[in-house]
Amino acid sequence: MPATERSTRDRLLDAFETLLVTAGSRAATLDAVAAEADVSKGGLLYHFPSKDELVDAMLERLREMGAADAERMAAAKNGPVAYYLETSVNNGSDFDRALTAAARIAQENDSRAGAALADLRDGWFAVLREHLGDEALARTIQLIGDGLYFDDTTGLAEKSALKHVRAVLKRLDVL
Amino acid sequence: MPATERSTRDRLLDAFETLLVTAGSRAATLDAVAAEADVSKGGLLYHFPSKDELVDAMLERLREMGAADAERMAAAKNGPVAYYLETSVNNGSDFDRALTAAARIAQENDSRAGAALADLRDGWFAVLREHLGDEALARTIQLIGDGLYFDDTTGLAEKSALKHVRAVLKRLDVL
DNA sequence: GTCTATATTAGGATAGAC
DNA sequence: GTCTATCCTAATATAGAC
Repeated sequence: MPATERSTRDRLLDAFETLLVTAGSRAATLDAVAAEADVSKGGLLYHFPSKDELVDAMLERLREMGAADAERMAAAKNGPVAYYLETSVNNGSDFDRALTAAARIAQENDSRAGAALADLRDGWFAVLREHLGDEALARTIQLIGDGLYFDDTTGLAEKSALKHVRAVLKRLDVL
Repeated sequence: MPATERSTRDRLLDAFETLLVTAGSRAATLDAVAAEADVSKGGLLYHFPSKDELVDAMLERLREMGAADAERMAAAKNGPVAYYLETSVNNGSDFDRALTAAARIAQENDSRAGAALADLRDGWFAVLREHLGDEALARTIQLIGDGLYFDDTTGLAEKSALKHVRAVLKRLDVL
């Protein structure tokens, strides 16, 4: 059978995330989301009766992607640390977009988004700590990942950042 | 003479920052800022004829504080690295608040805020690099600071994070 | 399931009194 | 320099046709 087309529902969630990431929460209005997804506002509100339910659905999708990511990280060929750092710099994946979108919502003091992010981070930390057997190192690497991620999503990213991090982690015999 | 009272203008900027930090940019409306500062909306608009000018003034104040901070960092008793890490975790200072407020604005894709943040970071990096004489290490430490900062401002902060970072940096003979 | 039309409230900004 | 009253547009949401 042919590749399944992205459903209207998914396109709406994609559009919401895209707007949150590229223009921030003030710009992610229902009008803008509908326009971005090429759907009428009424169409949007059929799938998500309120903006709150749009957020809920987005976070639900993020949690699913997050669980899959933690598994890939634990099983990564070059090890969890390399995987974690590589995926901390934005690579344009759906997961990245969903994650950044959730962070935007979390900064509006939304407890649902905050909880989703905290759970994701707990999952990554568990893998890092298990692999490294060293809490201080695991936390420090997680902070470096957070820094890479923050810089990316705030337009402050340095091209050479990942290279420099790798060099330092080699000195610590981690990579 | 008696301690100078905070001017209405400054109280309005304080209120704007507070709302941005605690509730996000969607909540930082002119109405809310005026109420937080206990001033009427008309009063606010006398000092800042538009929201754009409110942002400009906030960034201007941030830049002044930032220049002073870089000087303190360069001259810090325990060295720039310790100073930088300590001030990367939120300590409730006016400077912290202004910085986080600017980051909120930057995420709405505002180039002025982005430029202000980038300039601040360049200043810190220059001090770190000069002190350490090692670009990779300086970048890595800056990323750790960004991670500490991001976690703080997203409600993800771990109490023990700074302690763990110090332990790892000792292994690298930095602290 | 998707659309148009419309109601309702919130946000940004102006005018003018004090 | 600060206030109240008001205007205009944008944002969320509802109703009902197709």
